Amino acid sequence: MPRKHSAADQPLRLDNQICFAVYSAAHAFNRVYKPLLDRLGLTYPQYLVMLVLWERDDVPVKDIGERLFLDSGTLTPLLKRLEAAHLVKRTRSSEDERQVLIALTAQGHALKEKARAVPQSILAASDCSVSELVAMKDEIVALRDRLNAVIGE
Amino acid sequence: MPRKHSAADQPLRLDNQICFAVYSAAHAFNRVYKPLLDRLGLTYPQYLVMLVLWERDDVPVKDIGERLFLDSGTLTPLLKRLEAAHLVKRTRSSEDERQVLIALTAQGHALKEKARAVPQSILAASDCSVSELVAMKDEIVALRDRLNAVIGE
DNA sequence: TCACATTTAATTGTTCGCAATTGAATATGC
DNA sequence: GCATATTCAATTGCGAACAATTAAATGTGA
Repeated sequence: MPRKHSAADQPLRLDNQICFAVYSAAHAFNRVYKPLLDRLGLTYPQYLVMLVLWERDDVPVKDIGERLFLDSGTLTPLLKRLEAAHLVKRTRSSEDERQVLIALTAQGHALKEKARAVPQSILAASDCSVSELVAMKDEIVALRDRLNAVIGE
Repeated sequence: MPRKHSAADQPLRLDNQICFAVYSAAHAFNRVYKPLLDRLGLTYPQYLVMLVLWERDDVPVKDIGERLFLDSGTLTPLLKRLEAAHLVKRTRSSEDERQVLIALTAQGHALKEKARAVPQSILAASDCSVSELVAMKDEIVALRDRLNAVIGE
């Protein structure tokens, strides 16, 4: 009996890889964000760091890393660039000298207002309802968390 | 009347960003793939290139780029590393001297057999049924394609 | 107290990812 | 045929991303 082609039949085909779907979607997001973030003078990872800090600043590098799943090898130079752009200040904690606390400058706080235009542009570009996007986001986050759970083992 | 918090209420919250869900899921995949691909001597982007070539080789760099949404600035050095690893051969086309054709070596072809173990490990790590993953993949690809459509405008 | 482990950032080296430019080959219009 | 435009890969420069190591500060146990 002839069988239809399915993902399970051809596990090495590029178009059957969910990882590639995610990988290429991440790049697509990056390209959509680029012109929007250029106006703010931010790269996409820098924007993520700013999102974290706009929720709460004066936090150690480690906290930002846990939130974004990034380590100091990525964050240290990135934060130095944000400091060079006068958006954050890096100060070593007096309670625990190992920690470097990241605080927003006035400019860093102010940039939040300019950033408010970004999410609506992305929503428009995704050409999708908010509820659909929320549902997808929740599914993807659940998958990510299952993958991250495996890594710790 | 008090309202519930929703994504629409707080468009700049990190946890409301679908882009971050995708971005962090891509990194999670990368980390799960790492130990599997180390055994093949490949990085994740190199693995994607090999997936393309295992479907059809002797193709110009441009074709690989269109398939993976990558440009020559990324692919040229990556392909040189694959060549240094004796997995591909790079030869300038005789019909069109501008093109560089990428062909698999015997080793490159042979590696496909070792790679067959990879997808099943990923499936296990994702802790999810094939049909669920296929449905998610299709949704993410559709979103990616809508985003990519906006970029061309 | 003192040796030892742990925590935290920073550093180094390798690999992506992309914008911008270059240079060669090919296609097009007149 | 010839000037011009387009295509394609390569290059350069910058910003991530991460593994591995280093160094300093802190915590822990004998």
